[in-house]
Amino acid sequence: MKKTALNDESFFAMVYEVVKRIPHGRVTSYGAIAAYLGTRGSARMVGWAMNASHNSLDSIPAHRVVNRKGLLTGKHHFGSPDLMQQLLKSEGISIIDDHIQNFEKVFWDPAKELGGHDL
DNA sequence: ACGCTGACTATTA
DNA sequence: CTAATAGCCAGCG
Repeated sequence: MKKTALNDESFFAMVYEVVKRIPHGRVTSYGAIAAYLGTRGSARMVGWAMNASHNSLDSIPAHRVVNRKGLLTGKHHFGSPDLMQQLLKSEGISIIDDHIQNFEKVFWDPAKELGGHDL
């Protein structure tokens, strides 16, 4: 029986699936996704997958993925350094000086939210 | 093949 | 809080 929605899909595909499952007005971290995929030490690979997200046919809300400090480290990859902040702001997330306010409130952990859905 | 880089994280001081 | 170090793994010259 299937234990998880995460199976023999490529690492990139799994990251995309998790990112697309991020609720509106929520954010998560690279490490959280990596940990959910079982590659906790490879948080960089999650960021790398995000970098390749433009290659995916689906729209990946990469602006909802930040580092564990709640800092918009990837904002420079959106084409405009302010785009990521504006997108998060539009979802009800307050951002000051590139760092998310109430980060613990808007943080969405896949291992916690999805870790009981089908896992 | 080798070394460097990178949208990261944890540990130690 | 900052700074330094180690681990991680794919892509590029």
